[in-house]
Amino acid sequence: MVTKQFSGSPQEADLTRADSLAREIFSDIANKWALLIIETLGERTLRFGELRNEIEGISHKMLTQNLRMLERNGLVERKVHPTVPPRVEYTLVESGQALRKTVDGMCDWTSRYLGHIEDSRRRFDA
Amino acid sequence: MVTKQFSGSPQEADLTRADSLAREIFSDIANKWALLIIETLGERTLRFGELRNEIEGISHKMLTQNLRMLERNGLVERKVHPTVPPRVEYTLVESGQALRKTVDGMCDWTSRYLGHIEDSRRRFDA
DNA sequence: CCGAATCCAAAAAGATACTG
DNA sequence: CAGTATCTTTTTGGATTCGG
Repeated sequence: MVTKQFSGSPQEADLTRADSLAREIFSDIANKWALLIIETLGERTLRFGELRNEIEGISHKMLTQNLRMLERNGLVERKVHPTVPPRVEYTLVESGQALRKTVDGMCDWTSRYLGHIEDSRRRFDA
Repeated sequence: MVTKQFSGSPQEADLTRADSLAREIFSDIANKWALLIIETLGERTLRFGELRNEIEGISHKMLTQNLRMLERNGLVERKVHPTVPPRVEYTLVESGQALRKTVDGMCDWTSRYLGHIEDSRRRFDA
């Protein structure tokens, strides 16, 4: 359960720890840029600059920051080619690919309900 | 496509608009609190205060803000009972339920890869 | 009980410059 | 080309108060 940070019963100290960890991870990945990176990297291995071009509007800083976070959590693998100029490639590994499937679902959802959302917004804003 | 805000070809002005709208919606919902609300509300209709209790750590302000946003986008229905004290119930409607399925996937992913992530973090932090 | 508005601290994010 | 660091600005979010 990700919604509850602490479980009810006193003995389940481990579950409590697992819960708060789960929440932490959820907070890490449940953000716009992280999900867009996962989605983009899902198609193929990309270099830093390519990734930057693929994801409209992301800044150098945000990209670096989120790539580090994804690497730390073991979703992305970073491979440095010691050439000059340097060439750094990012690959979505197995756990990342698994998550990607659910992100795909979110993207599909977005296009499917686009019209419905537009209508709802018009009504709400009136 | 949600990753690209603008399509390449000049004539597809409509697709461009749809893309930027999709991106806007994606930014709206791809955040921690919105997803946790969707997940929690997926189980049953809840009052404002109940929702606040269910979601560990959410503030009054964040809850209000995200509920308005979800209502505006037509994922959540808000029903006010004109009693005193007031009673306001929030229900996840069809489009919200559809999205919830993908959020479930994210939650499942989190628990499944918890161990893997913990290991990866340990290695990375070393 | 719910919600809107205000104020203020904290965090996020953009811009820029510098390194290997 | 990729990454880090710093600085500044903007945005976010929490606390509080007041109103229906």
